[in-house]
Amino acid sequence: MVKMTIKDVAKEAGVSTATISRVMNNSGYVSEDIKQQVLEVIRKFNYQPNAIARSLKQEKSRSVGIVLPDMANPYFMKIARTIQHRCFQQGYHLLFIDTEENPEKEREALEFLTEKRVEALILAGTGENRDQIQAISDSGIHVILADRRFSNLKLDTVTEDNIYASKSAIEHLLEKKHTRIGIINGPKTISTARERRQGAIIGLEEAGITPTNEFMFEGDYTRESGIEAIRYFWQLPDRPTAIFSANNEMTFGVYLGLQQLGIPLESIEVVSFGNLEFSSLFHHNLSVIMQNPQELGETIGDLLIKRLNGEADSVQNRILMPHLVPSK
Amino acid sequence: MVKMTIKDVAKEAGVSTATISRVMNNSGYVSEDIKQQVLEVIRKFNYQPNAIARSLKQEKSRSVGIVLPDMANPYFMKIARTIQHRCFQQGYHLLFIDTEENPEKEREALEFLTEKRVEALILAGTGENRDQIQAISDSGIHVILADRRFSNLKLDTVTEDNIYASKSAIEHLLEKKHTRIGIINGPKTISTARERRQGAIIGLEEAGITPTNEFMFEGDYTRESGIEAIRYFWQLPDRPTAIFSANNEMTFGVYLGLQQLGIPLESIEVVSFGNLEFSSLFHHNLSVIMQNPQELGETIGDLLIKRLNGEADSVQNRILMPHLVPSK
DNA sequence: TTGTATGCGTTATCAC
DNA sequence: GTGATAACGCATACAA
Repeated sequence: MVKMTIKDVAKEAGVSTATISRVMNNSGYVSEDIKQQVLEVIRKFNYQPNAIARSLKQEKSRSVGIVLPDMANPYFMKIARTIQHRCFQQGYHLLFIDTEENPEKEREALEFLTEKRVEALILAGTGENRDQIQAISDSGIHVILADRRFSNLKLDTVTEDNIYASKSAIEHLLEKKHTRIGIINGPKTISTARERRQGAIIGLEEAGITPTNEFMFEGDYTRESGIEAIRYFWQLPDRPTAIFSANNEMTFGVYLGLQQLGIPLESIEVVSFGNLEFSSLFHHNLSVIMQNPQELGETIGDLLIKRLNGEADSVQNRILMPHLVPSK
Repeated sequence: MVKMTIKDVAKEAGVSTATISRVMNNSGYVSEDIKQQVLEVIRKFNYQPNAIARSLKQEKSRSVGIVLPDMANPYFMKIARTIQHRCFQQGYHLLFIDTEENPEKEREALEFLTEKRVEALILAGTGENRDQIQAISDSGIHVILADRRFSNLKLDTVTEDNIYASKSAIEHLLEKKHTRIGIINGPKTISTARERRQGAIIGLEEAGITPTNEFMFEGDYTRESGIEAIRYFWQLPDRPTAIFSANNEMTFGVYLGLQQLGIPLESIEVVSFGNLEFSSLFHHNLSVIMQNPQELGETIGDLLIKRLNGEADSVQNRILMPHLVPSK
C-alpha cells in the first residue's frame, strides 16, 4: 500500500542509502556486484524514488508552468502539446493553467506556479499582471512569452509577424475589389490584437482608404463576439462586403452569425487570422492566414530546453511568419 | 534572486518558524499582534512557501495525473479542461500526458506519474498496461477510468453508453432506408471501439440484416484512417450508401476522403459518434451522436474530489447517455 | 569503493 | 501562545 523508501531498499540490500542513490543515479563508484544486487532489490520491490524529495534536495522542481488563455482553442492546444512532448522527453512536466482570458485567474495562476517552484514559465497572457511577470523573471524563473508579447519587457518571446500578415490579408481583399471591409479585432490589451489591427489599418491606408470606426468591431477573441460582430455589421445601412477576423474563434462566430441571419455563408468573402480545422472542407470564400502552432511549440520547446540547461544567451525574440492561403 | 524561506521570515519577524507556519496555515493559536507583524513581513518580502517542501512533509503531492490518448482532440481537451478547473479550485494541479494511443508511451507516463506521487490518476487508456494500472490502484492511488474502461478491473469509471448510442445510430440510418452501411470502427483494444462496434452489429441484426466483414473497416481513431476507410469502401463493387464512423476524427477523415475522391460531401449520409466542431455549419447529411465531454469532466471532477477527500464509497461506475442529433 | 551524516523547506509534536 | 526540534525521502560532502 505505502511506497517503499530508499531506506527500506538499503536495509533490504544490506547497504547504505548512499549506495542505493548512487545506483539509481549512476553517479559515483559502486562495484558491479553490489550494483546488481541493489538493482535486483529495486526490481523485486518495484522501488520508485520519490520525485518530490528529490526535487526538494536538488532544489529543482523539474516542472514548467504554461499559462494559456484558452485550452479549448486548437491553436493553443497544439502549441501546448508540442511543448509537452519535448518536456516529457527531458523529464520535465508541464503545469497547465487555462485563464480563460481572465486577468485575475491569471494572477492566481502565476502565484500558484511560483509556489510550485516551476523552473520556467511559458505564458500567452491576458496583457495584465505585467509587474508580477517581471518579478517572476527577476526571481530567476525563465519566462518565455508565447504568441503574445509585452512591450518594454526584456523577456524571451516567440511570436508571429501579425502586422505583416494582417496587412497581406487586407491586400488580398483589396485585390478582390473589396473596399468595404469589416474588421473584427481582439481586445486591445492583447498584443496580437493590437498588431493585427495595426496591420489591417496599414493595409487600408497604403491603398488610399481611410479606415472608419464604423467598420471596426472590437471583439474579445471568442466565438460569441464573432456572432455579435456580424449582427452589428448587418444592421449598418452600408454593410461590408468582406470580413477580416483577427482570430479563428471569431471567424467561427462569423459563420454562426451569418447562419443565424440566414445569409449564405459563401456570399461573403472572409479572411481569418488563424485556421479553422475544417477550412479545407469548406468551399466558401474563406481565406486563411495559416499560423503554425506546431512550429511555434517547437521553437518554444527548443528555447525552453536551452534555458533550463542554463545555456546562457541574451534575450531571444523569435518571430515566425504566417502565410495566407487564399480561398478556392 | 533566490527565494526566501520560512527561516528567513522567522528571523526577520523575530519569531520562530513554527509561528510563521501557524500564521500561513491559520492553524493553532497565535496572538493577533504577532500575526499582524508576521503578515507584514510576509507581504513586505513577498514570501511564498515552498510547495515542494510542504508536499514532502505532508506526504501529499496535491497533484493528479491525467493520461489521454490525444490532446488535440477537442473531445478529450474539453474533458481535461473541465477537470483542470475543478482541481485548480481545490489547490490541486494536473499533470497531463498525451500518449498518442501508444501503449509504450502510456507505460512510461504511468511510471513518471507514480514517481511524481500523484494522488490520483485519470486515464483514458490505450487498453494495454492493465497490470500496471491495477498495481497503481492497489498502491493507494485513486484511479478513475475516463471514457474507456477495462473489463474485470474494479476501478471507478465514468463512461458513456456506447452500445445503446451506436445501436440508435444504425437504427437512424435504417429508418432512412439505408441498408448498405459502411461501419468504421476503432481499434479492438479500446473498449469504446468494441462497444460501438457491438452496438452497430446489434442494430443491424435486430433489423434482420447480417453484418458483413466487407462493410466493416477497422480504423485507429485517426483522421487518416477515416480517409483510408473511404478509399476502401469506394473500391468495393457494391459501395455503401451510408457511413457510421465510430469517432469524430475518423468522421473528419471520411469527409477528407470523399473530397479527395471528388465525391460531393452531401451525397452520402453519415452518422458520427462524437461531434465535429463545425457540424452546425454543415448542411450535409451528417447526423451526430453528441457526446458531452463537459458533463463527463464534471462527473469525473466530482468523483475525483470525493476520492481525494477520502469520502469512501464503493467503486463507482457512472454511465452518461449520449444522444443522436439527426441531420438537417 | 562504501558508509555516515547533514540539510533541502516545511509541518507537527512536544515542551515550556 | 510560543519555540525547539524531529521528520518527510533523498542526494551529497566528507570520512573511512
